[in-house]
Amino acid sequence: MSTISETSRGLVAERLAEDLRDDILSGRLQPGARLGEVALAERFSVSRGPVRAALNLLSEAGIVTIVPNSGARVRELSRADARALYEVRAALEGEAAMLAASRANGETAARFAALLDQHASEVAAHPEGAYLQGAGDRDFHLVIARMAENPLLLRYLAGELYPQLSLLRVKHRNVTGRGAKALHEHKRIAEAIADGDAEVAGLLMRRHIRNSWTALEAQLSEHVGEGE
Amino acid sequence: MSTISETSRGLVAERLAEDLRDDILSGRLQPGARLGEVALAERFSVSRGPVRAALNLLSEAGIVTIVPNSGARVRELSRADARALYEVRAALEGEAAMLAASRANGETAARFAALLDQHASEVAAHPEGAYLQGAGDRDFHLVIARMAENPLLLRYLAGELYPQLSLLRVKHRNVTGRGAKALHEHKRIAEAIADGDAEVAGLLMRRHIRNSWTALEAQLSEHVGEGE
DNA sequence: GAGGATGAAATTGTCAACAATTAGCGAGAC
DNA sequence: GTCTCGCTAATTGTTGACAATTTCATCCTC
Repeated sequence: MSTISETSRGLVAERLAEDLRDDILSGRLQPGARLGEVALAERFSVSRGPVRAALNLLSEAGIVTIVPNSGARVRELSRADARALYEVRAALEGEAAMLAASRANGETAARFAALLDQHASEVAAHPEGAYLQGAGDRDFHLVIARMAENPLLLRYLAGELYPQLSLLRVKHRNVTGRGAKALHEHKRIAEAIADGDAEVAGLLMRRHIRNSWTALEAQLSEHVGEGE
Repeated sequence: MSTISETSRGLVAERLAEDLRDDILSGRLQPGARLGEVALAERFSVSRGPVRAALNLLSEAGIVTIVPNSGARVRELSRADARALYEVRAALEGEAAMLAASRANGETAARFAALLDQHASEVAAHPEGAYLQGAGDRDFHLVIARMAENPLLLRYLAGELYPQLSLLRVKHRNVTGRGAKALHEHKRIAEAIADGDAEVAGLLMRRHIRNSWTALEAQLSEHVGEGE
């Protein structure tokens, strides 16, 4: 059962990290699962050196916790972790929206319109709210993060916060059906960005993230007691 | 010349990272300096394994750049990097100020008053503006970051952004004498936090960081052409 | 029977040697 | 004289073995 990628370019450690990330975010490796170095090493037919490097990479992304002299495990996010995540996300995505607005040009409005039209059809096809967890929502936020033209901001969002959000949804699958509402909020944010209105774009984005957190928190409260 | 710490607790890699961080942030190792693994290994009398781990740690903190198959160097921050840094910092510290305000209690005002009184005397002792680069400014922002009670936010600020800011000041020593003005802004921010006024605290903090960036950018423009 | 101390197995941390890639240098051809 | 090709030296990437720490099970004591 060799799950190793066929791509041979790049460092071995990076391929391992890629494969492990897929396993974790797809739910094959559940939160709390032990990631023994020797087990991973013989599974991928490499030495423990690259395995350690890969685990460090995933630890940076926040989806693996390493405790010294004890080992690595798939990270389990507590509710406090989730709250902290959404607080930081609100700040960073708000900034991204502001920067995107300041960098908007003539084509921005059309590009957002095309993206959101596609998302609208996805929401129509899955009215029960698949939008929020699917590629649609992530796409929208990623486009804005890239528009900000800030490498550090993009790394934090795409490289750390988004993987952790995906990890959250491994446990609590099918986030509540906020699809239609979220899409509406997306449209307003896109308008503000296309208008070059940084102030409003940032405000709406922060509020949008806060709404998303409120919905998630309500859902977390439903199965109370399960996993601190 | 063994610069290794006397503290024997903890992992070897973490001690190395600590010592190297000191060397970098104190200016003993200047930006762009090569960090060869064998050289570091024999300097600290350890193997290359912990050295690699330590370099990865410092790479996470953003003060070392690692290019595969080529090696590690002390990071050189371009002006674009500095801009990105301050944009992210404004967002995160603004959020920290808002959260701190929401967590303020009866003792908050007194604690800030004591802190800022001490800073005022430091500014008076060094009117040319040592405050901004000294422990004073960093203290103020650290206190707020801790008040936010958000581990992720604290890690980003204290663990990554602040070391990079220190690295910026290694090259361009003695940031402009904004000490008095910065102290005044700090007072207003502290007041808003003590009042529990999250909205104003966040606004003032974002503006404060933006002012700090404007001052730094002006100074960077003076010696133009030196170091892209 | 419950709690704590002891010991063995397993796992992580560290080390030194080997393999592969890269960068620099010099020789040769155009 | 300049450009290109190839070689050498140095450095990083990887490997497998050894050392130290932790954890779990077992046994003894109270």
